[in-house]
Amino acid sequence: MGETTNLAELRFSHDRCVDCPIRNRAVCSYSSPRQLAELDAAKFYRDYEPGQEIIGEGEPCDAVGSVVEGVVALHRTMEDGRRQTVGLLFPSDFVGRPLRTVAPYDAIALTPVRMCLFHRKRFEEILQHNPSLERRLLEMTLDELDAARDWMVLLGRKTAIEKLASFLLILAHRTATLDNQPFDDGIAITLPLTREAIAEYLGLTIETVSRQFGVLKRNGVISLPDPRITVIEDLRALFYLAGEDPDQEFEPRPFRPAANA
Amino acid sequence: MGETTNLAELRFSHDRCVDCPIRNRAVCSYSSPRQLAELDAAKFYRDYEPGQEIIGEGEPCDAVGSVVEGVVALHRTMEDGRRQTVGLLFPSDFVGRPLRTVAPYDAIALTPVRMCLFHRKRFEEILQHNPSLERRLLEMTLDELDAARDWMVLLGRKTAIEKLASFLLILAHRTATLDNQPFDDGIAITLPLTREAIAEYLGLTIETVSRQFGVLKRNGVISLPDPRITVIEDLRALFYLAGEDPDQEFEPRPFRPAANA
DNA sequence: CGATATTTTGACCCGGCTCAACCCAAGTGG
DNA sequence: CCACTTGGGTTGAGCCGGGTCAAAATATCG
Repeated sequence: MGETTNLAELRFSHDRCVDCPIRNRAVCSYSSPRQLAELDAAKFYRDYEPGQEIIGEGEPCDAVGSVVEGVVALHRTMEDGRRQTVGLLFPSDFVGRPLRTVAPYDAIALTPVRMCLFHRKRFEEILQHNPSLERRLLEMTLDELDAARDWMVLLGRKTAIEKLASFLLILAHRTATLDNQPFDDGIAITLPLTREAIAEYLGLTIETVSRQFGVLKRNGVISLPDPRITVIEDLRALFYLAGEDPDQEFEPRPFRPAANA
Repeated sequence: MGETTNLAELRFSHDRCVDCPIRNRAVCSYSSPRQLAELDAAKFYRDYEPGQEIIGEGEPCDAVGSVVEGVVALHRTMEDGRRQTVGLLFPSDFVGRPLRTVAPYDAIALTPVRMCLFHRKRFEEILQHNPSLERRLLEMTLDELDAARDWMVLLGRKTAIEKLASFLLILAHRTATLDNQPFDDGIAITLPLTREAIAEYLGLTIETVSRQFGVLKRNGVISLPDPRITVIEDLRALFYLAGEDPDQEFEPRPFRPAANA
């Protein structure tokens, strides 16, 4: 696990909040320059390697903050070890449970991750006299709630192939908007997750995930130049398989660029 | 559907916010008397019969508010009709999506329901200059998010019997605390849902729900004096079956599955 | 009472899980 | 340079939990 090259690259790539890459999407996006100064003084960065725990389920949660770089998974684990990923967090998403001392789930870095953190108590203090911060946090939490409920439909009602198709669709949409390319055939998704992580997110087993990748590939819906790279060959087919309607505009809630309204 | 007796009983049972039965748990619970007066002036009550739609999925959502009496289900429906209940709301819970014009799911009354409503625009105005209201809404939304994520574990990882046991456990706990009785054997739950509504909540079919009720009954974990009334006979067994931690370890007993063959 | 809705039960089937082997790329050490 | 390990991924055989379809039993209500 001596994978530090990636981390080194992004370490200290910026320092002050005004230069922050997630400045206008994160929880601080409504904050005025003056308010930002307060956050600037209280924040600290921390980097994590893949597999490293950021917050532990059931442990006292003393830090909250935003993902600056990388992908974070939230999971809940049952006593017998069955695990379900209950959230995937990307840059600008908020991690941690303000207004509660114990974390209800754990947060694990899936890729090299940089977090912008606050001590929870300190963050709550700032929250008290920063309506714009609180407003933004409310907005983001409402969006997360919508996303969680969408995911409940997937977990409770969709078949394996529909689950995988829905998942790829979301990642494809995310990749397209981030890279500012059309949401169309040919998108190449670099999966930030192993088959195991995908299975935990979709409520399936690794074997089933792998088999469904096979089905999609065999039908020319995707191609897999590498197990971690998926190319969308037929977006409409993917929509169809996901049980979504390709003709109505697609707004996947999990990764909606949050600063809209 | 002429079930109006119940509604009549609670109609105009109170009028002013200070007399409200959910006064100290709902979104308004942090509001001062002065702030409450503003809410008091803006609110209006509305009653719904079982099966009636309170908010429609995809429709413009022009009202938000709190459940005063009854039980409300939120669902999302797929194009082919598969439906998943994504939330069950009880008195004091908040319904509707502030800060968004279109409802992401629909809300249906399962029992006779009385709502305390606000026009969404008006509510958002009040929210602007009422930090205590916004704070409470944030708190409640965070709690809802935690609950939704818990439910994702149930939907993604639990077996049918675990799902039903978990569900009954939640209702039992709710009933016990509301009636102020010990959370122990003997609790009688009056199910506010049909088998179909339960199935939609648990991500199962009605037949499977019914069969699992049978399994629990046959093993003496519950008794069913009436299909809509469940008496918990063995709470520890229910904990065990739910795959939850009853805090103490439970001795696994031989468990007899459905006695076919 | 009949009539309709809800619940239960039965028989059968299939999608996804389990268990097990195998593949393949990237280390690692001799 | 090759043998060995290790971790992720794929594939196959078989089974079983829960879905489907059908019918009977029971509640609810006019």
